Amino acid sequence: MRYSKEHKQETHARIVKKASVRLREKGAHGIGVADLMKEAGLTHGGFYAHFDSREALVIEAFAYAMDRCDRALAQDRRADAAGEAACRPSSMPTSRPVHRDDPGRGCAVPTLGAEIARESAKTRKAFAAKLEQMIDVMADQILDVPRKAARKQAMAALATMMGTLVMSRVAGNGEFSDEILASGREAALARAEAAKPAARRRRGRR
Amino acid sequence: MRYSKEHKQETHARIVKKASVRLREKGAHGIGVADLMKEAGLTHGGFYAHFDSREALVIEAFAYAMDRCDRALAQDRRADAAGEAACRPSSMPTSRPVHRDDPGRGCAVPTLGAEIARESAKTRKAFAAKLEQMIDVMADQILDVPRKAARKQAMAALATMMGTLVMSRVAGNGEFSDEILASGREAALARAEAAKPAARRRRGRR
DNA sequence: TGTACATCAGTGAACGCGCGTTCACTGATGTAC
DNA sequence: TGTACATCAGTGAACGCGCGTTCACTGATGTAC
Repeated sequence: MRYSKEHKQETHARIVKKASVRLREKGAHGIGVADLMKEAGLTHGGFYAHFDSREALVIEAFAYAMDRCDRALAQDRRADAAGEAACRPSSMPTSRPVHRDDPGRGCAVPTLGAEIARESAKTRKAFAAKLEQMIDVMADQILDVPRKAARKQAMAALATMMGTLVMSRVAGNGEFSDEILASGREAALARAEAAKPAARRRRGRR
Repeated sequence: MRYSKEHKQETHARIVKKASVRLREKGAHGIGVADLMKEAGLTHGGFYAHFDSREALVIEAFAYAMDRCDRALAQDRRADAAGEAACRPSSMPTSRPVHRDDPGRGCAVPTLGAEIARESAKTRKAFAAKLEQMIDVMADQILDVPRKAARKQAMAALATMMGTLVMSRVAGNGEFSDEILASGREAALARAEAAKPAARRRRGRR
């Protein structure tokens, strides 16, 4: 072959990566094939050497965004260093305006969730699997509680964060929007606070 | 004029109403002018006698959906009778699968929020105003708490509900999805429960 | 009351632009001999 | 080692479909006289 062995894979990965940013920013229908290729430094014609269709790229890009978010959740502390705005509760209080104002680097659920819900069953299910994985990862961090309850707590926490982000983005980036972000932050903290005593009781003091 | 005085207004309103349902179901870009007109029993050519552009209808339809939701929130008890699935906390425990499975009749925020955030500043601001109105209406129902705190509670409650709906829709309509709905319901109830004692204390017992 | 004309919501064909997709071609590099 | 050929990621023009928008026309009803 004319290019080094991994060349094509690298290009493919670059397209997916850049696309996942732009799609989170502009929505699933907000940007075209030509622009997505230009983003990766290529022309539109080469697109079909990498993907069967635009739809196929969208799915891959969604999956990539979800995986990034999952990993950010799992690697908790390292996430900030990596510069990826994570979905996890601990990131909520700290990285708020950044997360709100830079959807391209943030979690895909608030940005694309509603659109995903309308996609084909196949796409939706792929996304749902990633979402469940995300919930499990988050539930793993909730200790001292039966598994099922931990899952529900994780779901509620994610739901609150997602809703807060969407609402704050609708509100713009002014005072009203900041108030929304603060409400989400406080709700997360209150929930964490409420969970503490029970956890302490079971664990005993260290 | 050839039609009765209110004829045009009625037609206009009918288009907006039907469009608001379909747009909530399919998203802002999910359905075309011709289909939206057919929905109202008309052909596409007449569209521009009523609206300057597709965009203009979308804005009106969004506003209509938000107003419906605001009213449902305000008229709390009458909402169920009207058949409009409301956003309010009390509707959450009861009308859950319906609300999830019939986005066309539900609140516009979970369905269209993410898309709105990407629209022109003008559209976004119009939507933000409706959102703030919704928050105020909900805050009005939270008594015995300073106004600012009530607003924040309302915001957090809305955020949790929105996120729960979006996530549950992504999850489909099976067991996983039901689990998400249940988590949102429980979070709302827990929050209500937590707010009670303080309220009682201030109010005294009746 | 009856007749001629004006109005305008609604019709349906047609236009034209954007965008996803196709295709013939390029040219850099790998392989065969 | 050097030369001829094969490969295929990437190029850019072109295609064609969908959809928003325009436009000439209709025909039912209101108004003028």
